[in-house]
Amino acid sequence: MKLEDAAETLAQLGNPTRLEVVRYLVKAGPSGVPVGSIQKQLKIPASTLTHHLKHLKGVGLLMQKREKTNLWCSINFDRLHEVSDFLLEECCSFSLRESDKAKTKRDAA
Amino acid sequence: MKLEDAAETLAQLGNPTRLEVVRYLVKAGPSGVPVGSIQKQLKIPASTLTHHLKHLKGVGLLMQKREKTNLWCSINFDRLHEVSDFLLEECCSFSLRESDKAKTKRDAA
DNA sequence: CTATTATTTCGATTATACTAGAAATATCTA
DNA sequence: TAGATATTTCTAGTATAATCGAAATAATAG
Repeated sequence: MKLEDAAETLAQLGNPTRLEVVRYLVKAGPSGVPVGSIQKQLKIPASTLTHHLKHLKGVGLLMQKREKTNLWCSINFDRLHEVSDFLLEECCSFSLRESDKAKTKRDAA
Repeated sequence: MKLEDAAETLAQLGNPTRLEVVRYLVKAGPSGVPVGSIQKQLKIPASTLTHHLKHLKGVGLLMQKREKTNLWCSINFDRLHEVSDFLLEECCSFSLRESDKAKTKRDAA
């Protein structure tokens, strides 16, 4: 992942409203939820929500698929992992999470 | 980590110049580097750099310590992990990275 | 104390983002 | 086709952020 793309993606995740949407979609899982459900659950005005969804889609974090009158939204988990991996790239030799420490210990054994 | 804090931290990481600084500091490791080295290496005007470092420090991603005339900067790796963990929270049951898949396979065996 | 190097503050310019109401459009059902 | 529901576009106000030169300050060495 290129630095510019990572930065752009992180910037989109850096808005509280959008991050709330992302969290909601992550919890919803791969099947996703309709735009209207997000709107009602998180109480975000429709036009504001559309605006944010466009941003998320723009950086590839959001996938959409129409079914009848509803537009179903789901998170692109791979994309989320990519950006997370970018952040931790080259830093794991310096600082390991507990889970990774355990893994390393196992590997060494 | 609270959503607002995560969003604020991600927003700071979402600026290309700052992300470049972060990447540089990650590569530099825990010992860190002086402000001036960052400035020369990444060719960022001093005042611009100071401005960005203030932002990174503000969200706890940057640690600084003075030694003689130099101000040494280093990344707060724990903080970086926290924000990364926030992103992936609750999503690992749906989508696993290859490394985690291998881990799960091992654990099951 | 003076000179030197390192870093920050100030100030001004410029650009971009967030928000949301109202109106428009799209998609389906009866 | 008419009516209902879902979503988007338009528009505009408001706020916040990025950039960097010049001047100011801080820290040290001689």
